[in-house]
Amino acid sequence: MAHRTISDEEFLGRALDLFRTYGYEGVSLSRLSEATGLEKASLYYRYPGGKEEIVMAVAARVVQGFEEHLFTALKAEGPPRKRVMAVAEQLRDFYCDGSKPCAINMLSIAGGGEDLKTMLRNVTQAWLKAFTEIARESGMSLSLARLRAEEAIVRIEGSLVVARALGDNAPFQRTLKLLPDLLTEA
Amino acid sequence: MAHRTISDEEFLGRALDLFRTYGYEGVSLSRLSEATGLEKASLYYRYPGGKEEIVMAVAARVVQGFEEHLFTALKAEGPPRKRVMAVAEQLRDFYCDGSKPCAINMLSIAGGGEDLKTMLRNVTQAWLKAFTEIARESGMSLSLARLRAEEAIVRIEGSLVVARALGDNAPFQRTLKLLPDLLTEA
DNA sequence: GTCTATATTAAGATAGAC
DNA sequence: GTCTATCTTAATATAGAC
Repeated sequence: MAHRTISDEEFLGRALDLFRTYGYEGVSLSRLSEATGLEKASLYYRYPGGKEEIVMAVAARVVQGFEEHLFTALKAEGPPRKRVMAVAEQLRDFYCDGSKPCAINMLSIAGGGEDLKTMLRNVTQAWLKAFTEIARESGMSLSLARLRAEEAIVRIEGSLVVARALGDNAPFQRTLKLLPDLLTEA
Repeated sequence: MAHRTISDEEFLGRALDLFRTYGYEGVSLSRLSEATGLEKASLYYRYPGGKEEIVMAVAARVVQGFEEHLFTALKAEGPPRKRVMAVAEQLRDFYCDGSKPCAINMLSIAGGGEDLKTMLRNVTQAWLKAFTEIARESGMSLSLARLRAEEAIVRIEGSLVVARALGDNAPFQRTLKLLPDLLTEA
């Protein structure tokens, strides 16, 4: 086959799709090669550290996605409730209506390295902080806002797990629907 | 090394620990061999179908655990609230206070076979049904009881994911604490 | 910058001794 | 019923042509 190429953006998107679906241990370089059209040697050219370096780049892209989409929507103009509704739409999109697993869940499985765990802990903390801030803006006390932020993330993550186990996205969709009340109504 | 042996009970317990920690793809026969003290050939003697048969036996044990511990506690004597408190203690035990991942989450990752998915869907549905029944006994309407049962499982699963990502079990412990209210207070 | 080809290690799986 | 030894396939990783 002739020279194929693929942008870093596109490459990381497809790699993310693999890692969130199969987990770190479930993704082989052959699988990555097949999904991206690049031979294994080319993967090593782009990422000399191999799978470990690729998964770190994927995690960095996830962090970037949180910043560009979620956190930006949370700090936009307008009333808090509207902003939370916009966030819910971003989440629906990222999780494909509940049919795709959460990268934080799948990449925090044992097997990945220590740096990966640190990135995932940091992005989860940033997510908690962002949800706490919007809840505070809605007039909640700091302690209630923190609890609601945690509850929101817990229910998003949990509903994705339950949806996958049941083969039915309804639990995720119900969770998104109650997100505005959860984060803006005391 | 001389002949070693291990009971099926003990074997499946250690195998469950591996699968819930590393996921189906992350568990190799070498890892199973090391964790159980049986050589690979002995694993094939006990489970001719290899890893796929082992993970099915592990999943069956998980189902059995749900029936023996959770569902039994839910159908015991006494007021519903007390029974839910007993269930919370069983959950605390099974998930080691929030430090061990949920087998349903980890085994429903893509890679396991279709039979495995069916078992996990069935046990999740049975769990939903059991929680719905205790909520109904507490006087809730069927539709509210169903919502609360789903919310309870969603929050258990989600808090385990968040606890793992943060490296802090507090979210799981908070979830257990509110379980009695969630399932028995309209 | 991607490819083909290949080396090396680990995984899944079986044969046969004890 | 468990072991050692071995086979086959797949995984990670590198060398060198283009």
